Formats: sequence, C-alpha cells, structure tokens
Amino acid sequence: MRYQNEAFRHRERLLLDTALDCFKRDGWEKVTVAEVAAAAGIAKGTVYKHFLSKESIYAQLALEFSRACLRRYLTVPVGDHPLETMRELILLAFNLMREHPVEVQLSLHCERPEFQQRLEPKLREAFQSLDRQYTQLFNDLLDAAVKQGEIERKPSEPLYWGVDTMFQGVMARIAAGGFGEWREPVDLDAYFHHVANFIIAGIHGASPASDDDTEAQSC
Amino acid sequence: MRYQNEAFRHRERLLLDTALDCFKRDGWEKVTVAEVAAAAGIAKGTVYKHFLSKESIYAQLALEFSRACLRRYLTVPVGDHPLETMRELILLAFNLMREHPVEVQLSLHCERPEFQQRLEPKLREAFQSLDRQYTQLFNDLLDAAVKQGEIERKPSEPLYWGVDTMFQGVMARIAAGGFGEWREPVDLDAYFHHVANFIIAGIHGASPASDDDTEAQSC
DNA sequence: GTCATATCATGACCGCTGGTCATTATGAGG
DNA sequence: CCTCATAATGACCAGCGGTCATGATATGAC
Repeated sequence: MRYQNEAFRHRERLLLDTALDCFKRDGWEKVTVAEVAAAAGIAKGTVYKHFLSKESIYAQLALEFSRACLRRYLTVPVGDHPLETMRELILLAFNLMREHPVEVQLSLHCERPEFQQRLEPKLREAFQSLDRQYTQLFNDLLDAAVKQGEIERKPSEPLYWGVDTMFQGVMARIAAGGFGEWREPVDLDAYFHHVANFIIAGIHGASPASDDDTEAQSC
Repeated sequence: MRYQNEAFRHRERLLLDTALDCFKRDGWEKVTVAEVAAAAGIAKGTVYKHFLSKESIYAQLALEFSRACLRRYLTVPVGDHPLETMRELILLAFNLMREHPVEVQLSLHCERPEFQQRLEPKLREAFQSLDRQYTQLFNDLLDAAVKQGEIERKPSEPLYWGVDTMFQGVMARIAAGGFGEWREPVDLDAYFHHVANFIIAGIHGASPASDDDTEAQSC
C-alpha cells in the first residue's frame, strides 16, 4: 500500500514535467494528451487518474510557475528606496517571464474567468489565493514607499490597476513571442527597461488630482 | 452570372454577421462551424467556399472591428492640446472595447504570431497594415504634442511600447470579462479613467534618460 | 421551352481530439 | 500460492474542423 502511493505521486510529478517539456517543444495548444502520456511512458487513460482534464494540467503548471515566481519575489529585500525595489521586482518579473514564455502563455490562458469556472474549485481557489498574495506584495511595497516619502499617500487600488494592466500587457507580448511583426527588431532588454520606467512614472504621476474626476478620498 | 455573384457576396456578409451573433451568444470558442452555418441557413460545406478555415472567420471579424475603430478615431479632431486629445482617444478606445468584448477577444486571439502564420497572407498583410496605421496615428499625436510644447521631444518608440503594452493589458482585462474575481467590484469607468491617467503620466515621465525617472509632475 | 454547360451548394465522410470505462495486470496480506 | 483491492490500460465514444464526390441551379444559345 505504501509503495503504490509513492509510485502514484511520482507519476504525477513525472506527468507534469513531461507535459511541460512537450508544451515547450511543440506548443501547448497542439500537444495532445496521448502524446504527453506516451512521452511519459504511461497510457492515456492513466493521465485521467491524476488530472480531471487536460485543462487541469494547464492550471497546475500555471500555478506552479506563479508560486515559484512569488517565492522568488519574496526573497528580494525591501531597502530604503521601495520604488527602486519595485523597479527591481518588475524587471525580475519580466526576466522570469522571458525565460518561461510557455508558462506565461499558460498563465494567461488560465486566468480567463471562462476557463476558471470550468476548473475544479480547489484549483480556482489556489489562483485566487495567489492573486491576493500578489496584491499584498504590491500594497506593502507601496506603503513602504509612502513611509519613505517617495510618493504621496493615495488610494492604492487605482495604482494597482495600472500596474496590473501593464503586467498583463507584457505577458501578452511575451506570450505572443515578442515583437514578431514589429517595424524593426526590438530588443527585449530595452523594452523591459522602458516599460518599467513607464510603470514607475505612472505610479508617480497618475491620477492624484490632475484635472477633473471624482476620487481622491485618500487617507 | 450576375445574380450568382451578388448572392455569393450577400451570403458572405450574412455568414460574418451570423457568426458574430453566435459568438456573442455562446462564446466564440464553443460555437462550431456547423452551428454558424445552420444559424445562417446554409450548409456547413458552403462555409468553406467563403473562408479557408474557421480561423479565417475569426480574423475577418477582428479586422473589421479594428478598421471600424480606426475609422472612428480618425474622426476625432486634434485640438490645441494633443495630449488631451490622446486621453480622449484612449477613453474612446476603451469604451469601444467595453461595448464589443467579443471582438476584443477575437483581436487578442488573432494577434498572436502563431495564429497569424497559419493565416492566409492576404489577411496577415491586412493586420500589418492596420498596425502601421495605428502607429502612425500615435506618432502624429506625439509630434503634435511636442510642437505644442506639451512634452519634450524624445524617441517615440519606447513610448509606443508603453502605450501598446497598456492597451494590450486593457484588452486582456476586457476579454477576460472585466474584474471577475477581484477583491471588490470594480467600476469600469473608474478603471478606464485611472488607466488613461496612468498612460498619460507614463508618456510625460517615462524614460527620458538612462535611469532617471522622477520628473514630469502634472502641470 | 429546352437542353448543355458551368457554377455552386450539399452533407456524408474523414482523421483526430479529449475523455470514458469494462477489462486486465499488479502489489499486499493471509 | 491464492485472493482481493486497487491501479493501469487502450479500445471505444461523441464531437470537432475540414474535404469532396455528388446533386442542384442559374445561365445562355437555340
């Protein structure tokens, strides 16, 4: 009884790893469950003893990547210049994405509500939990920046919208394979650098009281 | 000969319209070619006299939407405050997206290089042509802003990266169905407003020199 | 009106997919 | 060694996008 359990778990890891390899080699959309199973030396039916569906595999891989990234971010110490730390984190995130385009594609795919509602509740909650942790990370950093006097205190949510949107955009860009049909070749390093600047500028300058509008109930 | 030709073109329009209706009602991923054909009162095989593939239908609908948007943008006059015009355009774009989420989903789907390379060259070129026109629109606006002294002259491409990324992000958000699992309900109007501010702030402040980021407080 | 011809519409058919489940193989316990 | 619970298997299914031989229809000459 013990041995079988061990073997079962081992197979699950093997399947996830194999699936990711296949996705990286041939594109996650094209790879079939049968191919993954064959590559792992396992019958197709067995895959469904471990995962409810192919999409469930997508979700687990996306979750693992997201968790690994978060773990990495949390090791970065917040110095005396939280906004610089934020820039550092942003660039770190972009580089992690660049190194793992397939995982980024999967993440984008799995974030869609339409996808999530098909998903088993357990995994859906895992996604939500991660979202919360990322929001927390951002808010902590923003608070630190306020405390250090780098920015004025203002509602954090609109700023998070901006940053989140920017991240979505970069993910879409990376998932799309960079600047495929762009006018001229684009260096991803330069792109990352400028986008990071754009974000920091947005945080500095966005939406305090510029002109019209009805928010600003800060504090 | 004349009648048949007319009827053929009419069918093509009918098919596109019907397909869009079906996509809006049941989700563009789930709808099958047979369903679209049935809804249009046409046999499945006939669909393939008009379109090389289901993806080709996606592409044509995305193109039509993109063209319609561009046409709309071009009617907005550039006043004495180009950056305000840009904000206006940005908000117009966001509202168009909100009113046409399915078209946004299709656009995102069709922009992916992997998708485009499967596409018939004619349609691919249409996408590239549109891209060029959008870039042009942005550059013209930026030039005008420089001429009016609203911003300093600086390389436009990095700024376009930022704006493009932001748009990708908003499209992803809208395609995802808004803020599905967000902490608390988010008003899209407020979201649009703040994101537009974020973009304008980014344009003002982003990336003038190497790593110097603080600048460009609102006027 | 009628027939020959060119053109188009049709739906049975194909290969392939994700997913199922009755059957078979295998380890654990007496 | 035998029994039994449990896990692995792959033939099988329904449904998909896409094809193509066949049948229907408009056209133009007479």
